[in-house]
Amino acid sequence: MSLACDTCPVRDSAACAVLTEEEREALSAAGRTRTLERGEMLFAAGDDKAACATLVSGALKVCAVDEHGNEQILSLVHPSGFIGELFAPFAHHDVVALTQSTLCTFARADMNRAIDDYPELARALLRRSQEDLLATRSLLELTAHASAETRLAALLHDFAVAASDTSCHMARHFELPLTRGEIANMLGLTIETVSRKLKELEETGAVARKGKRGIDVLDPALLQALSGRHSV
Amino acid sequence: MSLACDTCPVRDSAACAVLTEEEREALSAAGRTRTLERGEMLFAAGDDKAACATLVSGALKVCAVDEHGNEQILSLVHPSGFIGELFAPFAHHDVVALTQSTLCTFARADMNRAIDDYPELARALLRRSQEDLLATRSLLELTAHASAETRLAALLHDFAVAASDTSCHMARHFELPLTRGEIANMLGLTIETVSRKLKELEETGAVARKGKRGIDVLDPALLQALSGRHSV
DNA sequence: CGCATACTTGACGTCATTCAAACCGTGTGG
DNA sequence: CCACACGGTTTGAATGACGTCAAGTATGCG
Repeated sequence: MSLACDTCPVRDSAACAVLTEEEREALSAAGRTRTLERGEMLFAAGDDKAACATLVSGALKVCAVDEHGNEQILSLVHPSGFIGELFAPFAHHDVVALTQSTLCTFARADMNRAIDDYPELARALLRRSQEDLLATRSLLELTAHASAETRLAALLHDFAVAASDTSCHMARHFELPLTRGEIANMLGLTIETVSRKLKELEETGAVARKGKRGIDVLDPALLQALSGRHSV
Repeated sequence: MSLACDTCPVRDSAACAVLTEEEREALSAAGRTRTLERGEMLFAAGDDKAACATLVSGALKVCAVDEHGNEQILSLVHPSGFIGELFAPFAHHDVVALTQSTLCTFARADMNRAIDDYPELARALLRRSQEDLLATRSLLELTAHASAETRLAALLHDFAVAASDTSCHMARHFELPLTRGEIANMLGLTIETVSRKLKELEETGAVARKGKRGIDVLDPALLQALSGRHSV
């Protein structure tokens, strides 16, 4: 399937938003849209022909795989996010869909060419890369020193902010895009600990669970305090 | 002091290596060299006029500062590394010299202008940013799941590789650029644990301590096995 | 010499993991 | 319709790794 930039929901927020209409047209000729079901892999660590992609809808996880085959979630990708190591000879990490997702993919060579042709694009990707770096460092800060409760509260806080439209306040309700196992894995905890701490957060009145995946934020200020996050 | 690119030790490896002679000349007019003593700060989190810089010699640390004033080391910067958040309105982290260091600094506005003028530079910075991202994710992987012993072994392993010239084998001896406190902080441990685990690594015969900061690698294979790092 | 800073060492406590079992919603087959 | 199995989840009890607290030992510097 070729691209349909006209109706693309992230046409104003993705990296390609910096291009002019004609440039976008030219770039789109090299791209393909692709859809992934939950659990499907975009590419695996070690792939030498891993594509680049902009996420249009859904959610992805980026995972490291250690020698025993255990996964470790390093990053989540949300719509308008960019995936792809333009300069590495092969992919360092797995990229897997968390929900049904649609992406706009490009061969690495094509994307490299586009960067040469459209300097604005390089700038946009640099910006995105630095944002990724900040997000990863923020997760690092969390896992290095914080208690299990703080880590979980911070994750819920971030999801609540991500689920709201304005990004300066929390949504009062959202659905977890991750299983308990994925949460545990991402925070460097075990499933059991996540389960217990979630129960504690519920008992303190910060949140309420609605089914297995639904979360109601009952006390945003408390959740934020527990999360150790400063300003929203 | 203005720049002396002719004699710059990282002129072939830093981001500016992609520029032509004339371009480098033009850019150097906007930059200044600066030297920092151990402990001196390049800029602090929150600075709105934080500079960008290429590290010429020495070593830097990038630290997050939490609400209680505790520092957490997020990244180390080695010569030819680039520092600076080009797009954020203010710095998110402190940047501090670990040893006497010399840098080549630019005002953010000048660096932004240079990116526009020299597309190759944007590409080079993008590459560096993605490398930073990989390094940070590797640290994240370590702190999330690994035991204290594994974390420490991995850090020693990385330093040993960094200290060797070829980067595909370990140096047999190197000096730790970090104090115990800084190591602990970076790995999400306490000073006491670092001290104890270092003693254990010595007892297993992987390394020997030479003075407070010196490390002899006695058994590179053992160190690598303990570190959980795959290929060198 | 005296003090400061960095590091080491030991005893004890705590929090998260581990191991084990039960629970729940969903789909499948009898 | 019920029995059953299965994946994801919850809960409990015991263990253990790391942190905390508190001394004690270099090393360096005024």
